[in-house]
Amino acid sequence: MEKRFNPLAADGRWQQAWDEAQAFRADDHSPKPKCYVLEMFPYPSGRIHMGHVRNYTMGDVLARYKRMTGHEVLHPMGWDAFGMPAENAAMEKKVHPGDWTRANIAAMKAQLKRLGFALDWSRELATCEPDYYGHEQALFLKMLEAGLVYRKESEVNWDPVDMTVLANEQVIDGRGWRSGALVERRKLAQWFLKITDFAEDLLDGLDALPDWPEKVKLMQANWIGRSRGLRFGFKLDQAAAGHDGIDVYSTRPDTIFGASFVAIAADHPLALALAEQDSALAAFAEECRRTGTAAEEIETAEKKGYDTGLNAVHPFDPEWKLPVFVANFVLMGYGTGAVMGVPAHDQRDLDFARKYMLPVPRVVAAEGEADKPIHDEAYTGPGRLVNSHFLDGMSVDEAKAAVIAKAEDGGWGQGTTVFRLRDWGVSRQRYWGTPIPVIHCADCGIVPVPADQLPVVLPEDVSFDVPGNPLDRHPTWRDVSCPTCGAAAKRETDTLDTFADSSWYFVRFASQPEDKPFDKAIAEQWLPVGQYIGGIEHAILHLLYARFWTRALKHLGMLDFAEPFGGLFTQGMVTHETYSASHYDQPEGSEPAKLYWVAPEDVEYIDGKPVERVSGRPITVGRVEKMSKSKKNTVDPTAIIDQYGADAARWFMLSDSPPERDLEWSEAGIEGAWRFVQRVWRLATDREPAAGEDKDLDRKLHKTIAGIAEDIEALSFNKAVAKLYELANALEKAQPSASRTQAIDAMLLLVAPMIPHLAEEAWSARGHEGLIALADWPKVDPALLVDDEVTIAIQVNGKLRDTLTAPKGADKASLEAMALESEKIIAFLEGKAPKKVIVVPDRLVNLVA
RNA sequence: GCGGGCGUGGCGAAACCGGUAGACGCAGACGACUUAAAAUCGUCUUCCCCUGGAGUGCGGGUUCGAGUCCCGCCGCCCGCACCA
Repeated sequence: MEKRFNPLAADGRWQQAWDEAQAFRADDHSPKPKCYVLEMFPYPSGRIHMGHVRNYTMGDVLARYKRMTGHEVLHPMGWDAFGMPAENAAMEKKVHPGDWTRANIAAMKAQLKRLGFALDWSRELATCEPDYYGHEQALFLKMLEAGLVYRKESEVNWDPVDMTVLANEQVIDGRGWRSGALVERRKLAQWFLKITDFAEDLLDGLDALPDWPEKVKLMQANWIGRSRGLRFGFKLDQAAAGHDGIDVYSTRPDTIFGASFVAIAADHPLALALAEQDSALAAFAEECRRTGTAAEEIETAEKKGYDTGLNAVHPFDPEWKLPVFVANFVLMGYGTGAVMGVPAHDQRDLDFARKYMLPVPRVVAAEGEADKPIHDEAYTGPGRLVNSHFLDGMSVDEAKAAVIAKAEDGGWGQGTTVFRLRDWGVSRQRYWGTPIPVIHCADCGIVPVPADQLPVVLPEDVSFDVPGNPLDRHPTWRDVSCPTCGAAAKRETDTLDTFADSSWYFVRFASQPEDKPFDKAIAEQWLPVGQYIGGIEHAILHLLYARFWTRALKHLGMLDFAEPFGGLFTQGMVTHETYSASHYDQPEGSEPAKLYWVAPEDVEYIDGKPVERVSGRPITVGRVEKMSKSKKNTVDPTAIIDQYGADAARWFMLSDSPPERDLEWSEAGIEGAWRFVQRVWRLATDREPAAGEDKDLDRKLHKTIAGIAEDIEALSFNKAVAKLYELANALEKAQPSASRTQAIDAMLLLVAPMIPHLAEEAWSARGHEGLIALADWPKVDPALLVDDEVTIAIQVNGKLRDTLTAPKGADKASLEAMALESEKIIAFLEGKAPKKVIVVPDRLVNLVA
């Protein structure tokens, strides 16, 4: 027998054995309980990175464990294969996006295979293939028919570098999420999905997701952003530019008697109308639009306004006139684009009022503070209404209800719920995406592509030598006849946002018939996904869209459930030290000039000091950061597998750091993992004459079995790893016995989900028949989970002074007696009797002196 | 600014309901085996003024007993951001 486990020989052999046995194929018709384990599918960028390895290893351990504990497991893999990078590659390297993407998929699939993941490759899918996106087009048309899709001329976020529209969710600090370019505003006819129809349900549904991280639920709740308030109309004392009133929305209708002005957004219809005759206003509005949306700009931007000269009439007092301003802090995109200004109780309104010398009447006050003037801080705390006529003396909540009731009775306002969430703009002016399956006819308008003409296949003969969408320049694809009237018509050349592709792929994994998107009955056998694992960066976009899409499918009667992912886990990043060197050789201690990043494999240590291998220049070791190409601190998983094998890489991904936290990759860490793999091999192959019982070892084993099961179910892989180290230590110390032989077999079963290749090799070397991947998880004997003896801590005044060994379950009196016999304790008590004795059975005795 | 999370040895971290803080790993020290090295094995490793004392970011509190609960600070990280 080999002295060492040789992964280079063994890994491939077992991967082939699993393939041949179809060990991980999910059976739709199995009578076993179903379990769907899913990791977020990758974008085929070309190579897998350590983040993928970590993500998929976690899912794999769970999937393998579930299989061993009697579940029929669905653990699929596919490719989120549409998107910008393929087009960028096409422009830079003159390759077709499809060729580039498919080559990347092949390369990454080969890499994933080498890690030995227990995946059902028979269900592999790529979103860029017509047999996937064709069904997506069918779903889009069903949503269109059901009124969940609409088209509207709208101002969009235009990314001038990527030459495409971005959803609000894809604009970060006023910049495109991918290109980083400053986003411009443009008017375009766009397709929208009515996610706002489900705003309330998407928010309330979060409460029914106990196995989601609170953090993610909170982020989604904030994003959906529900607020309750009053929408009401101010009349203008005289009509202007065709408007006789202004609708505003307020979450604080209780403060209505504290209003001192009305402010409207620069893009408000009234402001636009007025600006046509007022060049000064037009200039001010233009200035407002220019103000960036970046964080610092908003923070430092002064509240500015333009007095329109108009007056609004207070709804409770026809004599009370409020000046109407156009203000830079009012956003057209939220509420009605107009607000009532209550300076005493809103900080922005207060800043504005101070600048334009408007009154600041207090209408809410804490006990005894009714006369306390407002200075530069608005009062937003609780209290009772003052200076507010019929509201005086009410609490804030009572006053809100009273004002809403009056407004509704008087017919000038309505209590409403407003959401921050906007409809999902899905049109992209790109080639490499799912074609939107509609035809524009001059006579018939928008005509859906008939179902029997789906899929609308992307044409392959396109060129990328000009910026913009090549579909616009493709006459034979674009020009069609209208399916309704037969006249000349044009295809929609926009494609769907790639987030649409990832909004239902988990359903297609569960069921993939040729003639329809999925079979309801089969899909529902697997869904919802039991455990979904991926990065926190998808907390809002992907997860919200997928929740919406699932609700839309339910609305269409295609599914019976609303939440796609029962359990969600967001794993931490893989990080690495960063290394930099200077272009100029300088005396020590001087400022480093012109630094450049150095990759880990180009760093070597000479006399304990890091230097760049090629130049010998000294290296500065920088912060530990997420592995990224820009910082060059990446480690290629394939190189690691070549050197250490898949199991060591997998083991390292699971050790040390809790899975939700960042994991720092290090050479020492992977070396340690390698040593452990070899240790297990030595334990498993070191045959000994086996007889006799070892009760302590039996107990240790059964505690470990129970503990590991618990840890894997909770995804606490680092704790499971620690327990396995303890078991290995115990096995090495133990004398040969039948117990030990059994424990070694059991240990192989316990490590099989984590280091499956070694487990198979050792399992077979020890003469077992069949694949360990398909073996049963060892049974726990509950009798062996309890000890006969326990260690009792003896404290004096809460401080540990001694310990003693007592039989499990010893009564309080005998524990106390034993404690008082301890010589150390006698010394500490200096002969005095304790004032009080606290005994916690099987744990401790605390003597209070 | 708003919301959330986290602070434990040289490092990554354990510690279930308030009950022996530091399991387990990394790094390190010493030793064994070896012609030698690698590999492997063994012992030690929170700190200090070391028969004792201190110690889980800092300061208080509750309790027989606090890493864990409460109050007040400090620091770091993440998300959102003029949302009316």
